[in-house]
Amino acid sequence: MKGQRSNSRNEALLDAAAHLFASQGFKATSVRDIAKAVDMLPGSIYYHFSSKDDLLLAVYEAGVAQISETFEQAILGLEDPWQRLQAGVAALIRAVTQESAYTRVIFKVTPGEVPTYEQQLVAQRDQFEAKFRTLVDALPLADWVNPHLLRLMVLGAGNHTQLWFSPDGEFSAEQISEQFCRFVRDNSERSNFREEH
Amino acid sequence: MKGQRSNSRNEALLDAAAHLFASQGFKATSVRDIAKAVDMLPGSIYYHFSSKDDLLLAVYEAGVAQISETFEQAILGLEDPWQRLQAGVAALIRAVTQESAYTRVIFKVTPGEVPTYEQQLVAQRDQFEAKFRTLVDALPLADWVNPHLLRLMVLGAGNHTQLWFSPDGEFSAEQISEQFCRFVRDNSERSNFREEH
DNA sequence: TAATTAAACAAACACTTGTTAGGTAAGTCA
DNA sequence: TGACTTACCTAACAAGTGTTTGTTTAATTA
Repeated sequence: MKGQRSNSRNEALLDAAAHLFASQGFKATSVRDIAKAVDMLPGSIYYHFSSKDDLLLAVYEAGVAQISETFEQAILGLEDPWQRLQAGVAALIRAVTQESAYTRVIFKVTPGEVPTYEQQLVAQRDQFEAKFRTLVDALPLADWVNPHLLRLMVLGAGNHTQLWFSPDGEFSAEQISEQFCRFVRDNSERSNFREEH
Repeated sequence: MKGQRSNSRNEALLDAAAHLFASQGFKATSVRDIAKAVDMLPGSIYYHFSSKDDLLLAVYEAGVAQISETFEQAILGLEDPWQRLQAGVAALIRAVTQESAYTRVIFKVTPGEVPTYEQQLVAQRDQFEAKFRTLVDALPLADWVNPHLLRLMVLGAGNHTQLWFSPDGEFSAEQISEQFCRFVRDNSERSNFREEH
C-alpha cells in the first residue's frame, strides 16, 4: 500500500527515472533532475515514492521483469542448445544496449551504489543470470570445459557491449552474438570430431 | 609546474585517492574522505592538486602506466601468439581484480563520470587497449573470424571479472585466462585441422 | 640571521543533495 | 451538500558537496 500507487503520472515518473538512471547513472541523477523531466517539483515525487532508492528499486524490478520476458521469448521454440544460447546472448545484448531504459539501468547501476537495497538488487540480477545458467548447463560440453567460466565469459562479453556498441555501427546484436557463440562453440563441444551439417 | 608537485605527502594523497576511488567509485568518494585518509584538512588537498578531477586524472595516468608495464612484462619473451594473448589476458585480470588500487580505478571509474577530462581518460584507456589490438592482430585466424569482435569479447570477459572474481575463489587469474583463451582458440584458428602438439 | 618558500590549518563560501511539513485545488463518493 | 481522498505545490530543512581565502608554522636558502 505504501511507497507506490497506481497512476498515469506514476508511470511517467518511472519512465523519466529509468531514462536518467540509464544514461547518467544513479548517483549523477538528482531527484530534481527527475522532477524536471516530468514537470513536477522535487517534493511531489515523494507522494509517489517514499525515497530515491525506492524509485530505483521499482525501475530495477520492472527492468528485470522486462529482460526476463524478452529473454524467454527469444529462446522460445528453439531446440538446439547452442542456438538457444546464441538467441539468449542476442537478447542480452539488445537489453544492454537498445531494448529499453529499464533494462539498461540493470547493467548501468551497480547494486553496491545503493546500500539500502543492495541485497534486493543483487537478488534481482541473480534471478536473470540464473536463466543463463540453465542455458549453459544444457550444452554438451567437453570434459575440460568449466561451464561456470564459460557462462561468465559470455555474460561478461555481453555486458561489455554497453561500452562500445552502436546501433548505427558495423554489427547488429544478432551478428555479435553469432560471433561470440561461434568463438566458444566447436572447441568446447563434447566431441572434437563432429560431422559438419 | 601547476596542479601537482613532488613530495612524499603527495604520494600518500594519490595512494589514498586511488584506494577510495577503486573501492567506492569517484562520485561516492568526497574530498573530505580523502583528506581524512591522509590526516589532512579538505582544503589542504588543493595545495597539491587543483581539483578533485585533477586528482583522478593523476591516479588514472599512474594506473595506465602501471598496467601497461605489467602487461608488457607478462608477454615479454613469449613467441606463440596464443600464448601471448593468454598471458596478456591474465595480466588484465590481475590488474582488474588484484594488482593495485591504481589499475583497479581504470576499470571502476567510467570516463563519462568526469566530463572535465572525459577525452583524456578515454585516451588513456585506448592507449592500453591498443596493446590488446596488437596481440589479437598477430593471431592466425580463420576467415570467418572478425578480430575486432574477438578482441572485444576477450576484453569484455576480462573486464567483467571485476564483478565476481575473488582471490580466495576457486580459480586464479591464470586459470581463468587459460580457459577464456582455450574457448576461443582452436575454433578460431586459420586451419581447422591442425596437428596436436 | 633574515628572507623566502613549502605545506599545511582554520574557517568559511556558495551550492546541491535527499527529504519533509503544511497547505491547496480538484475530484470522488456518501 | 459535505466529508474525504488524490495529486500536487510552496517552502524550507539539515547535511553534504567542491572549493577559496587568509593565516600560520616549519623548512630552506641567501
